[in-house]
Amino acid sequence: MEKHEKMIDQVLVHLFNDLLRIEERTLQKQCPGLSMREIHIIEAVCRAQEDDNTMTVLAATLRITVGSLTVAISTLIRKGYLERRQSMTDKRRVHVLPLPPALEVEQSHREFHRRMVDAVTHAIPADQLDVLIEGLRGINDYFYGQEEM
Amino acid sequence: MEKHEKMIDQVLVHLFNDLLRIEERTLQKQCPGLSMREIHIIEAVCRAQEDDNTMTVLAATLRITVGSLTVAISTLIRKGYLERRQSMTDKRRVHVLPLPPALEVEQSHREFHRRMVDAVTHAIPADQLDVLIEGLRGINDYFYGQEEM
DNA sequence: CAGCATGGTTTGAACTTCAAAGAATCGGGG
DNA sequence: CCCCGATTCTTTGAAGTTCAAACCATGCTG
Repeated sequence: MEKHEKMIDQVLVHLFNDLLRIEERTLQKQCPGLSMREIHIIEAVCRAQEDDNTMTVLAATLRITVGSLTVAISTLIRKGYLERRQSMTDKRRVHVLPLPPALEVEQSHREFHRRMVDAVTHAIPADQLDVLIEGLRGINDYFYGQEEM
Repeated sequence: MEKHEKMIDQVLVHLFNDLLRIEERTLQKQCPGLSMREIHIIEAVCRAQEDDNTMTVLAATLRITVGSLTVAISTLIRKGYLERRQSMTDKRRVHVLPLPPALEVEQSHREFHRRMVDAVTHAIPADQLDVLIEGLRGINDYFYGQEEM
């Protein structure tokens, strides 16, 4: 690999090895008693559009099976973060809704993302953000092309 | 958030939500019967310097406990990827060494990283790689500053 | 209304991880 | 030299996560 390329690899490896861990540590400091999985479930519930908060849709978003989600949601309800509500129009459907503690967690999560973006925008001049975005999008697009989606 | 900033956040979220999953799918196609955790353990063993391949050092690298690593290494030995060797100078120490199948797995892993870097270098002009690197390094540095390392 | 499809839940097994306890070895002070 | 605390690793039991498969309830269609 060239020098540039080795540098890119190193930075990406660091990011993908460490950033999730740092996110985990940061968020769990503010949300004691919640696993990272649970925080992401709360995030998905809070961000789901009206009527996209059913079990099947949420499970697809989180890329886990509906059965797994049922288990996880049940414990989050027991912990007081979420609630279930049966759909009136189709009684098979279950809508999952956030309670106030879940909204707080989501707020912390948003804050984390904001600081992550700040880190980028402070690292490079504003007029060169486009280059960065193209690079990141290049990674994204390339790997989405890899899998048949 | 500004338009630029929202864009950065979206791309990063996609990356961190999806790239690990794509890596998992890609690698497991070539390494059937290995979990992602196991692939990363094999990676760590292959990349460890002479004398840095002891249980304690490997566990620190992988950020899991030594007990967890013992379990994982035992199954990888049973599957024929690794072997244990007691240190001669200090019989408490155990060195973990890769067998040929492990080296193949590591080769696939390197290949994946090479293609990831290709995706970046093809997405942006060569003379603007520096901007991208600075942006990525900005994220890195910022979050390493967050935790006291 | 019979029967298939759809949306969720329950359950049992496999895996991962950790903390704690246990076993072997090292190394230094008496 | 010997004992004892420190180090290195393994074992074990409990908790958490995930999935597939079986199950239940409801919707829809012929």
